[in-house]
Amino acid sequence: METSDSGDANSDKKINMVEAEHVDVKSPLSNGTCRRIKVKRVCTRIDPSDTSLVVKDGYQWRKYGQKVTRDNPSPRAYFRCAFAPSCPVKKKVQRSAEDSSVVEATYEGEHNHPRPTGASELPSCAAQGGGSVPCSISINSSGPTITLDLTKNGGGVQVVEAGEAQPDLKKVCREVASPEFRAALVEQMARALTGDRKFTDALAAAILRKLPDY
DNA sequence: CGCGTTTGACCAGCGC
DNA sequence: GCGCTGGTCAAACGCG
Repeated sequence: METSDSGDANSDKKINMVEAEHVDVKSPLSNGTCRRIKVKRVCTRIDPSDTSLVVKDGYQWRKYGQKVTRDNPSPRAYFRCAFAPSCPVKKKVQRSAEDSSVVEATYEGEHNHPRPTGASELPSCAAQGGGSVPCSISINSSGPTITLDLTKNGGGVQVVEAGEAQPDLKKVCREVASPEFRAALVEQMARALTGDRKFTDALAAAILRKLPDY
């Protein structure tokens, strides 16, 4: 699904958890029409002492600004894709107000170029190609498809897919889309993943598999 | 010297 | 209309 092509994987920092969320938003154009741009939020757990606000995801980013926002004392960093000057993708990175060890990266738009060479090898559960442990949530608010890749407490994986928006699923969709549910889900996933030895072991194994043989 | 980062200034959108 | 806030620009600065 989308997680593979946008594939923004987190990589070589001290990452314990990755959570992704897709949201399509309408971007008003000058001619009065609305264009859908893809906004994806990725929460990444890093070392609290790491103040760089750099979330490596396989792409090259150029920082063009930093701002302290009202709702969060931590500065928000603004990045543009530096790999392709014409690439419209922007990234905002801000440390979570609740948990300083978590940074939230917000991706706006989609890359119009392939991932830089070697970057696709970066291990991540958000990069489905190399991820043996899916942990991403994809919520397509504009379409019928919901895919939840949830890592359960027991280390197992529960996948719920809705090809069509049936009545019950619509209800579920509304519930899932609610901020309360999302917040609780994020918190639960964070606890489950970071506290799950199997997950960390599997992630480490996946990283090792992806490393070139020297 | 070139490139990337930092940071203050500026601008646009929105609410009152 | 004004003030606040988020987002962007661009000059200054640092590093390799």
